[in-house]
Amino acid sequence: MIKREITRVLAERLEELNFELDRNDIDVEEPSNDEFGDFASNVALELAAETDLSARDLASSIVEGIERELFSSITVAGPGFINFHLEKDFLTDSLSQLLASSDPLGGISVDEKETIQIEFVSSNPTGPLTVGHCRQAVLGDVLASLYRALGYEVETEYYFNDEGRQMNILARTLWARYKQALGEEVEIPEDGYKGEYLVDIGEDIASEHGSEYSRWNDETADFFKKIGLEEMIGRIKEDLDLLGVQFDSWFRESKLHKEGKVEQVLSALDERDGTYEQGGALWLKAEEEGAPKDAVLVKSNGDPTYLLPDIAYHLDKLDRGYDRALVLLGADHQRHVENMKAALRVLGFPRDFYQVLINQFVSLSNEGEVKRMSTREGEFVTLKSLVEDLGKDVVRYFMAARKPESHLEFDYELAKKESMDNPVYYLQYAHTRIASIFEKTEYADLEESFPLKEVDLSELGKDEEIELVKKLDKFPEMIEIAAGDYGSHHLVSYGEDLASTFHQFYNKFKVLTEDDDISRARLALCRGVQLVLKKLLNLLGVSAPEKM
RNA sequence: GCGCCCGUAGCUCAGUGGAUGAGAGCGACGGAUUGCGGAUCCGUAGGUCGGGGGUUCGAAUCCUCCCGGGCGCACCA
Repeated sequence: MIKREITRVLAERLEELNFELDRNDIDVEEPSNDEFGDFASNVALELAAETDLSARDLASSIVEGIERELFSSITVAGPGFINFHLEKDFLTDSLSQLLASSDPLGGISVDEKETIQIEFVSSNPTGPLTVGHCRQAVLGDVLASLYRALGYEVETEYYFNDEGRQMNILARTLWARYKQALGEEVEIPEDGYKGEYLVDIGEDIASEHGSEYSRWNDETADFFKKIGLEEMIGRIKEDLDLLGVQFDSWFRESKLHKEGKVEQVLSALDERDGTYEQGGALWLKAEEEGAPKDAVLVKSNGDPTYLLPDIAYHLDKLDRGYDRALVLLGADHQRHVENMKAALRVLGFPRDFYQVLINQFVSLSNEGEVKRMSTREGEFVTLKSLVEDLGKDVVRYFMAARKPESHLEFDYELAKKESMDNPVYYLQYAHTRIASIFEKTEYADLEESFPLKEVDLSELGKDEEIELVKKLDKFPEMIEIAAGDYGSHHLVSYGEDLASTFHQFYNKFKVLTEDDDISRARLALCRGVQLVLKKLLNLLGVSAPEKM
């Protein structure tokens, strides 16, 4: 990472001048205008106020003491910017390192091996996953890959409620479908799940068990609850599988009750004076801890609300020893998050343990029409139909492409196009083109006689070539940024940018030329692009095809 | 009414806690191929960065007010 190296050089020089500052405070940027060098820094402008010098004079004195061997020139410009023009070798060295290690991440990793648990989707098993869950599934899955790539110990988990009111409603609804399958005129319960998805399960039960469960009693309820749960969870897993998302762990809420975790949390909150009783209900003093209002933990009928077991769940996460618990939630859970934070503060959780990534909703646009979704009313576009229609690669790419806090408008028409209009193929095509070149060169032979990692890269010097080298060098930094702000969209932006630069290069220059030295240098460059593109697509969970 | 998020080109969106011409893709218009895959490339048109104020040497970016949109403000999850 060249930027890191320049920052280091600058930091050393500033130390010589007796400035005290953190290396992270030193800002090294790539100027938008390349007249201003390959990299530039504004430190002099920032530090001038601490000195008697003008920013320009300070910049000059900083520049004077910097060793020149890496740079073709260092200049002071404008109000006091320091512009670095790099020796070409400095740039191509980063490519050499990439080829030598075959590691696009340049060996970056976290200092301490931190364990992070990522909980996402966690939709209750009362209906099929929809496009909204789809966004979260992709986001969570990409983040997990990202953190693994950075050396974290990562565990992904899906949390679901396997008993309680919703399960009862599911059982009642399923029973109604079963009765309908037996030819009886039965209405779906008022608050039941009206979608069609329970119909065939009801039919299956009817054909297997006949009229065995024609009466609603405890035994029937248990049976339909159990089978409904199994069926729905099974389908959810199948759907996620279609998307290429697998969870390390599935966590049932009932486990918390069985193990007394809920009780434990309740008494812990109580001990710390975090609760009170009012109107027959038990309240959390959330307002004292920064939430807008207090929240109910146990309803006056004795049932816990959603909040209480979730607190218990996070106590369980803490007990399991994770350093960090990241939870992905939809925008409608904002209030819940405030209550959770308040509760965990009462319980004295480590400050940064509970981390939440709120993602905004997805709307599906098709010829200008925007659809809303409701599981309860049975109106939705399912994850399954989306993936079956468009394929895993396209769906994942589109879902990962926007920053989580922005609404995602899923352009169905564009996603459907299997042509150059679709940005997924743009990236994949770049990868394919490179694969195709290597096929042509009978690469195996060439690699044997002239290992690419030993190729003389001084032949690289065209603007497009240098541009590519710089972009490859930037990959690890981009990954750190993406992990740092939980944003899969950085991968997409970077990928499109890299692919674009590659296509320009490819269009303008031939890789395989009469001149063997040039050919080898360009092949080495292509290998670098290939490594990075493959890694990138891999992190996104999108395939990197050799042929399309 | 209060809180969170969003508002950048006709459309969909990038722009890593400031600085040195405001970007990409799609759409529109016009071009490029007897040579490594044209699923590509090049060019043109298109923007008061929602609006006003403020901080600063400098603001799409920070502060504030206003406007518009999404979500939330349950003894639902």
